[in-house]
Amino acid sequence: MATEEYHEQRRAQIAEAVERLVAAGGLDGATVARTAAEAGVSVGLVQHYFASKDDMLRYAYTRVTARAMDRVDRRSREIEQHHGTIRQAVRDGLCERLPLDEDRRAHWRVSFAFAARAVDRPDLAAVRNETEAAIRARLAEGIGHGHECGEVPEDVDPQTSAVWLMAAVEGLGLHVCLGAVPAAAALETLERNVMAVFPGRCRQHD
Amino acid sequence: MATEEYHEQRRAQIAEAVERLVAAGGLDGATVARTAAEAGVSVGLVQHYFASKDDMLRYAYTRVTARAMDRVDRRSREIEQHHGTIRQAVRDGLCERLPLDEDRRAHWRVSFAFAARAVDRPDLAAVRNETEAAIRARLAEGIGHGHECGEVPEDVDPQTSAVWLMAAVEGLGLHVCLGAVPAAAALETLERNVMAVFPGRCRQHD
DNA sequence: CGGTTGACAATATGTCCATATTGAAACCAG
DNA sequence: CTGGTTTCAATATGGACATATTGTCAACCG
Repeated sequence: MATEEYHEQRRAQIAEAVERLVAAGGLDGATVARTAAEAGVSVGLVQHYFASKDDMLRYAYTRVTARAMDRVDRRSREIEQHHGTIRQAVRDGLCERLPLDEDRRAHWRVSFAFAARAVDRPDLAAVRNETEAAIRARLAEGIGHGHECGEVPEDVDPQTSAVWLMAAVEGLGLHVCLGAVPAAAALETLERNVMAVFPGRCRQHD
Repeated sequence: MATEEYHEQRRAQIAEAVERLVAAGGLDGATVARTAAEAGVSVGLVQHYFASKDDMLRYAYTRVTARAMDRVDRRSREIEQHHGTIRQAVRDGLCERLPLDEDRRAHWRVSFAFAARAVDRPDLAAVRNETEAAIRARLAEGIGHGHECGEVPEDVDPQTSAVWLMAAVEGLGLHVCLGAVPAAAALETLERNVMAVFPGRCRQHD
């Protein structure tokens, strides 16, 4: 039905306003009234599409996590199409999650603001964990393939390494955003440590 | 002067109340009124000791970071006194920062709640970065010593590794608190990766 | 011993917020 | 044309909050 699509657009419009406000001033900045104003609609319309503020935020968060997944997906597919190594795909996929430019920095801030609240809110944690688990599984899969083609030593456990890499990237992002670590240093650290997991050369490449 | 000491106690009393409230319900849970009630004092008294709510929170945060530093300090000093390896000191020092039991979990939640807000607030970021830099420097120093006594291979850069380890522990803590990674898995991952930095055996031990 | 000052309590003020309510268009069914 | 339903806007309500103001009481001091 076309009306359902229209509704979806409205919700997206509101969710985008939420993202902009969160990027600017954290989750506290996204009040219902301000969101309505930012989206150019009335408070009543927001209420019409979301039963409560929590609903609105949760919906916005699902969009944010979906975008994060898309970013990683697109990047690793690009590498695949250019016949790159798994190491390249992993490195670039993980780099995509670091706040290295203004665009990724904004996305990172939004994503992190939600993550911070998720510590106290199981429903938000569920939204996050689902996507995060998918990305981590993809990563572990990549490392497993690295075993087969010789990029990764056999004693590297895919699961454990995936957990470790995901956690480190998360922490690096925070440190960069807090100004505790320069972006360049974070990038270098990440590359060096991905290299540690993928020291070998793929047998199918020259 | 004894009165200054008295004042310090009052501030500590209030800061402790803030910590309890933040542990229970995030930074939003710590309103001035609730903090006063939790500390068993009046709102007026809180205002008397802190010029603003931000002041109060910043003070509480400095105490939290100081405790984090103390924990690491105490732990590594313990190892030192028992003539343990640097690897043991580093491992235990980093473990201390993971939310593995209720006590550390509470402390981690408080610390993280502040860190999340610090993303938008340079003054809180400064409080955090100072302590964090000190801990990271200590860690890098330990890795450097590992070079000398043979625990750490020469091609491991102390600075880069310290940044990486700190970031990974930060991320692991978040994943554990969100329920994305079981505490046991986080611990195993951490131990395995500390082992990767310190594969060698200290020449001064049997 | 009267007054000044520091340490607090109680209350007042005004802002901001989530949500409920009311109502008005537009659209559709009969 | 009519009555109902969907979709939205405007406003009302009530609570929570940070902070200012005022009041109180004791100690210290000249």
